Amino acid sequence: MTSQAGIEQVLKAASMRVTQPRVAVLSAVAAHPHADTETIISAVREDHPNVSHQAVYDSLRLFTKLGVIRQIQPQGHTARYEARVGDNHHHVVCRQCGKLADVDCAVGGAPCLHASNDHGFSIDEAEVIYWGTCPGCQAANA
Amino acid sequence: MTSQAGIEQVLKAASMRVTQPRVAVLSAVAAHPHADTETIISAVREDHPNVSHQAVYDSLRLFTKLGVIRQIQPQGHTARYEARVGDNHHHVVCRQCGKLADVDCAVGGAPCLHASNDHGFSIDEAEVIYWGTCPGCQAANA
DNA sequence: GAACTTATCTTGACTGATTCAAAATAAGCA
DNA sequence: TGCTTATTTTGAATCAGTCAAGATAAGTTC
Repeated sequence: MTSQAGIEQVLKAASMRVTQPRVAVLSAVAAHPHADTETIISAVREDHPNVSHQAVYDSLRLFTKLGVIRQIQPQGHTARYEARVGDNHHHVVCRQCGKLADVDCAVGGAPCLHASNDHGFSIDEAEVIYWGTCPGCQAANA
Repeated sequence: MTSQAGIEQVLKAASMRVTQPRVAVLSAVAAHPHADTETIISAVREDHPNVSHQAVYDSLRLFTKLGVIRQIQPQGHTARYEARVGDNHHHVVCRQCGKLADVDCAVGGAPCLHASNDHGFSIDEAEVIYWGTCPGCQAANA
């Protein structure tokens, strides 16, 4: 759903205007998985140098709300975005360099979705973040 | 491990000085589970009005590093702290009011700890955050 | 295709949590 | 009791992200 046509479709379905900044932002997120906002701004400006950071922030928030992209924000890091959504995957974060990778949970479809004692909360999502060390940093440590 | 004696023990074991701000901070965290930094600063100042916010930040970071307290930082919220550590429990966050509650994962001891494809990462922790609506907000919505 | 309405963007200032740095203080040792 | 230096205080600085007002352009209507 990240082709030009797909983007327009998503936006129009939500009664949102199809604008150059929005198209550029969504393309950038698709092209740079797990990129932070600054990276996305840079990527967008390669093709559209005049797009403001505010437009990027607005677009990212809009797409996140529409469920087209997903925001990830591990402790101590700025927000990252990815266009891979709706497949219940999680992430590993490297404690040393902050590198992020996708992980399909071993347990199956919807792991950990049911808490044993939910204190009356109505739970709609389980977010899992794995912490560890990436191959690069492991090598550097050795 | 949050008694006065316990605190001293922990600090001394780490070759750290036992100071009033540190003791006050750890007590405050124990007394106010899931409190954010500002709440902790206020709590500390009830007994020790002259403690600086910087000392609180430093102490919180130190205790987090020592593993005596745990930092939780859900998306869109400031850091929270709790003194309950080492028992592999998780948290539910209310999307509306940000309220936070403890949750013991249903799956068992170490749920979701083994990723199916870890991309060569060496994983040491799985952090789970449940998102939903708290009883209070559910009532308010109805 | 031109005019119009208003959502969206640009610009620039601002916020608020957290961090940095230098001088003052007080823990714990001798 | 005095000394050394880890901690704390004080006050400024940073940084991601947000707010607000006017300018622009997407999409609709004629």
